[in-house]
Amino acid sequence: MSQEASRLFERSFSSLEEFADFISEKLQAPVTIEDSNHRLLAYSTHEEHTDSARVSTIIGRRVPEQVINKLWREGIIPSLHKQNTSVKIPEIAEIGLGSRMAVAIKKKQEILGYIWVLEGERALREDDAAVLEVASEKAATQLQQVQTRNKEEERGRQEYFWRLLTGDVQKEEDIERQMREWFPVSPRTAAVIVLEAEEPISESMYKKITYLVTTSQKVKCYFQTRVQQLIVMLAEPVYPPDREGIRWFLEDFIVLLKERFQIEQMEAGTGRLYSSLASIKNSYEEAMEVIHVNKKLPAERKPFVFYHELGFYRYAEALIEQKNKQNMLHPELEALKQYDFRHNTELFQSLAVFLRHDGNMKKASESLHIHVNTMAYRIKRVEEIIKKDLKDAYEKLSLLLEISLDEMNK
Amino acid sequence: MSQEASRLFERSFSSLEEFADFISEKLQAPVTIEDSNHRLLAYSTHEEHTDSARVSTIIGRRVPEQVINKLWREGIIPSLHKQNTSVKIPEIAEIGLGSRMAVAIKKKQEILGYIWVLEGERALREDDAAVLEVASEKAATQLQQVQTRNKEEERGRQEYFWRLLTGDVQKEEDIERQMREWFPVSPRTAAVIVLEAEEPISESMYKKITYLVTTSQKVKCYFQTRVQQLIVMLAEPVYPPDREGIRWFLEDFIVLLKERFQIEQMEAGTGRLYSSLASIKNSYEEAMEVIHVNKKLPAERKPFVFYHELGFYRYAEALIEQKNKQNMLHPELEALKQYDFRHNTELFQSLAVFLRHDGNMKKASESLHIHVNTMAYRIKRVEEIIKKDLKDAYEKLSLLLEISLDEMNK
DNA sequence: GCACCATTTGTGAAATTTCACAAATCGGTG
DNA sequence: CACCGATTTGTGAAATTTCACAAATGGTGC
Repeated sequence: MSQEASRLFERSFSSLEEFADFISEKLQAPVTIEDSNHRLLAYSTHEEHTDSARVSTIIGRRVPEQVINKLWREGIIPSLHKQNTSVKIPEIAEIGLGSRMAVAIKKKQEILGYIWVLEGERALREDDAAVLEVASEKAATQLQQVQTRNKEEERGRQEYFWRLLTGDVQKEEDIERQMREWFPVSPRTAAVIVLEAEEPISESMYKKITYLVTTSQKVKCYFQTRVQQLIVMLAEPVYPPDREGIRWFLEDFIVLLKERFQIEQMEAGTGRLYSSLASIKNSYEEAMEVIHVNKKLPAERKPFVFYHELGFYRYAEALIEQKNKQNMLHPELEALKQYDFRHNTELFQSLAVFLRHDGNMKKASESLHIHVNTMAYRIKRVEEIIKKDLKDAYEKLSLLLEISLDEMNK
Repeated sequence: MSQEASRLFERSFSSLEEFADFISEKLQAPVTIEDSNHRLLAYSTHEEHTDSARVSTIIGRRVPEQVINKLWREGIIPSLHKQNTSVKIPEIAEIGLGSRMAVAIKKKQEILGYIWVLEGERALREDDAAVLEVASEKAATQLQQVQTRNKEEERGRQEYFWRLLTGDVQKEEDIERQMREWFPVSPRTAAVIVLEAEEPISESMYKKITYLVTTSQKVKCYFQTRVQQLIVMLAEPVYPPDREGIRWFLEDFIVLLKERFQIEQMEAGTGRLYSSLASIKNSYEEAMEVIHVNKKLPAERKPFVFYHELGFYRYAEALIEQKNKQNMLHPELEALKQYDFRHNTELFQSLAVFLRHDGNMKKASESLHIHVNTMAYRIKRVEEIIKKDLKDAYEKLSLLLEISLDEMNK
């Protein structure tokens, strides 16, 4: 049977479309071919019933995000990755997916793409599976050609991206022209997102990340590159088409990295959204700054996503530098620590918590699991020791700043 | 009579003490000779009744501060400066000053010192005044010699002071050795005080300032120098012997400058108190930083005296630099200003006042003379526009910082 | 053990803040 | 001029904070 099937494909196809139509003809069912990131490569035009998942895929030229998510959660994509045979997929009405059969297109275990066959009136049988598997092998050689072409182009894009990131290209119109060559439309607004892993990013990890980025429909990623443990991308928020799009994307992203690939510990930072492409350099530097701040932040504070969220932390670097230059310990705070040490008390921490809770005794005391009056007493004590009025906004600002810098400076 | 008197002094005196004794002998009254800064130069040892002001002057080797103050307020010193004749001074029991006669020692209207004659049992007469005036002329030549010697020494000190200020001398023991040559004791702790006038400091102004510094007994001034519009001094707080001594001194100083010499507009800044003389450079830089900050502070904020009071303003320079480098206007605050502009409202100012009053609605509203609820309404509005939670300590810190920097950056 | 001091906790009244609601005001618009 | 929405002010009850006082706890030195 397999032999019979393999003979079927002993011809050449002028295009992937023709190839899709050919399979469709043989199996009497609609066929869709995707690349490794679930972007549509070709689909059969066989007049046949089609489910809504397939329609959306064709319309959007990519598999809808929630379909991909579902296929992962159901274990379908993992099993396509694991085995070289085709997989039968029962109907999943929830996402408009009719029952179908699928196979991964692989080259030495590397995923190049997928072929999907929708089960129409005719039930797909055991021998249809064999046909599909042979088709997958045939497709591999075809896709590889496409891939090498893409790789060439990708290299050019990456280089250009670095030039943008470093500010080597400045003229807005030059950039616009170049962008039009590669993309149907330029991003309206875009921000640089930087991801930082704990160790240099391997080829396989990079693929996985690319997969997640490409399949996300919260953002559209124009450029993407990596260097050492960094991944840098230029993303336009799509859904919703503002900052939140990026936030949602990153939230998903971190979860999915862990869920699907068991990758934890990845810092992320995003620069501001710019509408001018000449500002990519700024956005990049801002994203890096976010990561820099996050890395210094104490564990209990949840990391920042956006540069504009940094607040005073935007100045952290300059402040810490200045502080170290003067190398002066804050005399009052030092006195407080001294006191704590000698009297076995926790006034410093109490002050810090008090300030972090905006001087709200109740919340501060709750956070430390102590009585409100205890908190009040301690704060009064602190005021005596450091000889400062803790109701004065500037004193509070100065102290909280000092304490926050201290936290970072370790 | 004047001729007769002048013949009296046609001899030479081996020392100022001998000179004082001589006058005392002639007038049958105790005599005290002071330099232009009311430091004791010589006093007669004639056995005679003496008032408490004279006793303290001799014991302290300088006229007590409150005596000087009183003599100024009573118009006695000004009249000594104005006229070349001697002045009769009635008793001022309040400060233990018996009635006396005095004359200024001058050289071309420049004050070199003073001669005081205490009125004992014998009432001082018209012809005694003439004797005193001739004595003053004779003293002038004597004092001038002392002064030129002092000037030599002073030049050496000033040069050394600059070396200390610039950190040119570093070794603590070298400094100690040099200090012992000039002063009976080194300061226990000392701080650099810098004064900055609006225009370069003239010789006469410098003299006046030196006068105030020297006669103040709140601090002991070890070094003093000037350059352009700056006066720099190294002062040890004496009464009280901590920071407050310097604060009191400066408070007095500013008042007296205005009261006695009609000099207004003088910025002052003080570095930290150090016990090591090698840290003078630090203290100097800190003092300059205080002045720098004060100059940028909005008028309604009262200027800082000490470096350690600066709080976050210590970082102002680094912050402003960083801010200008990024040259990014705070997007939320800009949006708020925009809103104000378009709707003819005062939300930005309301926010600023609110933050400066540490989020206290009542005080903030009072300060703006509006109803509390209006304030609350505005703040709610602000929260909507800038999309930030104004109960979050870090948001408040960031905003107040940003606003304060804005104020300074104009 | 006891006295002493700093610290913590408990209690309740007084002061202050917050909040919802309504009425008044104001600027611009059709 | 009436109307609309945004803003301001007024009112009072509910919630929260502050404060004074007292009692309990705990460690230290004699």
